[in-house]
Amino acid sequence: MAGTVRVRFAPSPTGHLHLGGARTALFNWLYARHHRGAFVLRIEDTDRSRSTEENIAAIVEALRWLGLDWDEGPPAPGYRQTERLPIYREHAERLLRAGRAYYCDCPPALLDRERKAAQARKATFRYSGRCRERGLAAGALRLRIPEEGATVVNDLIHGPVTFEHGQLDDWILVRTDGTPTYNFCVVVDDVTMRITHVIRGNDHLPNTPKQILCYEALGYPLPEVAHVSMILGPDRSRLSKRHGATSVQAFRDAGIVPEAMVNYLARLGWSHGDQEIFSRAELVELFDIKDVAASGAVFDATKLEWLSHEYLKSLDGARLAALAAPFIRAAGLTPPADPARLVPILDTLRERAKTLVELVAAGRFYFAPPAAYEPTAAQTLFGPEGARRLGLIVDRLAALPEFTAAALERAYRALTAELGLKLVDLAQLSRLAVTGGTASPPIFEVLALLGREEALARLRRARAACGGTA
RNA sequence: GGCCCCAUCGUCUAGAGGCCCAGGACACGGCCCUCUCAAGGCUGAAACACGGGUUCGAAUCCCGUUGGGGCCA
Repeated sequence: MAGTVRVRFAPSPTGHLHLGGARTALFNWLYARHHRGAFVLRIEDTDRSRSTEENIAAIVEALRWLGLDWDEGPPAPGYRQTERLPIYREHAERLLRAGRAYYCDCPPALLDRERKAAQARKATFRYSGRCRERGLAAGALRLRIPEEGATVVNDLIHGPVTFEHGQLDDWILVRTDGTPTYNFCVVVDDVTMRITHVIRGNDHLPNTPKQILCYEALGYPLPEVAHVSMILGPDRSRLSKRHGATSVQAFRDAGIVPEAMVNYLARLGWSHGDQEIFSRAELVELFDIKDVAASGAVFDATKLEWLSHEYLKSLDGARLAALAAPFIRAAGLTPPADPARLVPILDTLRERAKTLVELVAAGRFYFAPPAAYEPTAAQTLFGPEGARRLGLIVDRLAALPEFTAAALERAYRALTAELGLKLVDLAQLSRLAVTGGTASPPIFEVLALLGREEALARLRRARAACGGTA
């Protein structure tokens, strides 16, 4: 149908995908999906010296991890600026022929002097327009902009923003060496890709009037524009490496659940009443640019972890197992081949971890016997009395007809009563013996999940260790 | 320096003139539950940057100040 929404995300592959870019990509994606339009991925690799194939691959991978699929873009050809040079040239020539652009051969030194002079007058530097009417045939190509008036950017988030032409100048479209400038490429790309809504970072707002003037010179209709605020660090300056991890991959590697990352990014600057947790489907249904905040937002890793925790708690078993398995392997452990065995294990862990990395750390004893016993606990629990009690426990558990959490709890409570102890006395003793630490999921469930054979082996080994620490 | 953007609890935000002596969430404190750690329940502290207007009435509208950020260098 006509008027179909077409949006784009246009990262420059000079580094990994960072949080700000990820959020911009997400907002574009949500807008496209909400309107059943197209999401285009375009690689702005004109800065050849800093653009690399590795970075492109990393960005693509990060977008996939976030589940942001694109309808048009790499690996199909034609979505990288370096492949589009003829298109820029063609548009430049058109502007030149139409008299909307002209060549300028002012030497850099002269421009520099003028810039300094303007600075000294506390005025905006504007190109003097010396070459405007000289009819040169070579040099840098400049866009001829109106002397008078103003250009109003009707931003979907900020409302109308006015820029006086007196503050703008005849900016350079194509450099003397023939390379097109960033602002020119963006206009030509957006126009030729028939982008209807430009949703991008706030840092591009000052470029927008220049681009609008270029659209007009080219005779193309203007797209809608929306400038999303920056993501800030704790000091409220734009988030950057010096604030810590900012690449999407870093959070993936730290074990943040991807659904949580998407939810967090969406809620950073966008809101829907008091709701905090949104499924992807809800996001697609509810997202609207008009609900995006105009002010900057400080990135809060703690809240992201809380969300990750929430997702860990509610994810379905199969999905959690699929997410956790790589992290178990990365820790040098071997997950059970049968997911039917892994899921109940993860069920005891999921509410105890904020990330997949923590999840594995909290449950490493499920996959390997304790390499050591927590020293201060061992000091108090693993004495002669501890050895005696472990012996009694081993006897009881060996004789249990059914090795289930419920049966284990009954056996422990009975033994506790007989010995005149509190449940905690035997529970902590067993916990240390079986997990090596003093904190774990409920001990009866742990024992049951480990299975009789493994549980008894660990209890016996602990009993043997009691002598050594006394 | 010029231009542009922004301004509600520490943080993310609700709030589109009376419903607000400002609601939710994270984090933080207390209590309860409890085999540990969590989870959960209850609960506490915590904000409309400032100054002028407009209006019967302003967190909400206008102007200015201050502060922060961005772009251009």
